[in-house]
Amino acid sequence: MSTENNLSLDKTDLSILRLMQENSRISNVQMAKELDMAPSAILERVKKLEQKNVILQYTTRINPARLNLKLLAFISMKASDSIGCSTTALELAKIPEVQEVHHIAGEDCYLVKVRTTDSASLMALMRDHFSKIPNILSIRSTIVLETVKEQQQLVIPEK
Amino acid sequence: MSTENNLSLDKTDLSILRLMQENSRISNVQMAKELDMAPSAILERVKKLEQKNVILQYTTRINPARLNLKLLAFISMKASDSIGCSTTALELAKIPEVQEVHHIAGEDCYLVKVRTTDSASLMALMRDHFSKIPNILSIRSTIVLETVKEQQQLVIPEK
DNA sequence: AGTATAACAGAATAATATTCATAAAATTAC
DNA sequence: GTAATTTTATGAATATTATTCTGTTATACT
Repeated sequence: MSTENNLSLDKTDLSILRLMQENSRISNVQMAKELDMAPSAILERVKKLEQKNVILQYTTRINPARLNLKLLAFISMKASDSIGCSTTALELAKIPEVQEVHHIAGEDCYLVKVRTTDSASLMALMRDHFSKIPNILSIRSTIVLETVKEQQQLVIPEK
Repeated sequence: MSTENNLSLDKTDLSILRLMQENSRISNVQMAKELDMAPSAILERVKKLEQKNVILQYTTRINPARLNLKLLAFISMKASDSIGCSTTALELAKIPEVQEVHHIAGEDCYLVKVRTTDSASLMALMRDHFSKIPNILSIRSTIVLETVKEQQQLVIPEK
C-alpha cells in the first residue's frame, strides 16, 4: 500500500502549470486541445495540483497605478529576534501593505517590500505599525523610482 | 462627444477587483450573488476592466519549491546608463529568471529579484547573462534564507 | 502473471459564460 | 429644467464549459 501523495510532476503537469501560470482563466477544453487530452483528464490533474499544494492560488494582477498605489519601497531592517524564531517577521507579514518579508543573509535581518499610495502613507505605516513592533533595531528604506519588470512567473522546466 | 475612456473605478469595480484578486477563477454567478447584480452585468464590467488595462493578467501562484526553485536572491547593481534611458534594465528584464527590476533611488541603480534552482544556477545566470550586459559597474547579491510572506495582492480601497 | 492503483476517454448532465434586446439610470447638451 | 445621449443594468435565450460517472487502459508493485 502507498498512502503517500505522489509529489513528482510529470511533463503534462508542467504543461498545465505553464498554461495556467500564463492565464489562470484558461478553460479545460482549451488546455485539453493544446495537450491533446480529454477535458476531464485535465480537470482531474488540476484538482490534484491544487490538493498537492503545487497550485497555491489563482490571482489577478492589477495595475497598481489605477488604484493610486504609486509608491513601492524596499525596507531593510535589523531585528533582535532570537535565532530561528522570528516574531518580528510574522508581525510584519500581518500588515496588508507589506507584500513580501524575507529573512536575508548578511547584516540586515529582513528585507520587506511595501506598496502604498505615496510617501506620506508610507510614513504613516511606519509610524502606526512598524514602530509598534518590538525588536526592530534599525530601518533603512529604499524608494523605487521606476519599475521596469515585476512578475512572479516561475521558469517551469520542460521535464 | 467623448471618446475618452473613463478611467475612474467605482465601488462595484473595486469589489470585483477585490474578489478576483483573491480568486481569479471565481464565476460571474458567484460575484453577481455577492454584489447583488446580474451575471451579465459583472461580465461587462470585467471586460471593461481588462480593456482599460486595470486588470493586467490572470495568473496562477505556484509553489516554487515544488519546481525545485529553491533560491531567491536580490541583486543590487550599479550601472553607467545615461540618465533616463536605461538599456541595462531592459536587458535584465528579458531574462526569465529575473522576476523584478526596479530603478531605485540612492547609490545602487537597480534592484533585481531573481529566482533559480540553487546557488550554482544563480552563478551560471550571472556568468552567462549578467556579465554580457554592458554598463554594469558592480554587483552585490543578497541571498534569501527564508521567505515569510510573498504576494502581490494590492490593498484595494473601499471607495 | 496477477492484483492494485492511477490516469484517461467519452458520454451525460449541471453549471456557467456569453449574447442580445430592452429598460432604467446617469450624464450631457442646450 | 428637459431632451438627447450614453452608460449600465436586467433577464431570457443560447453557446460553452465544468463536472460527474462509467468503463477502459496503462502503470506499478509483488
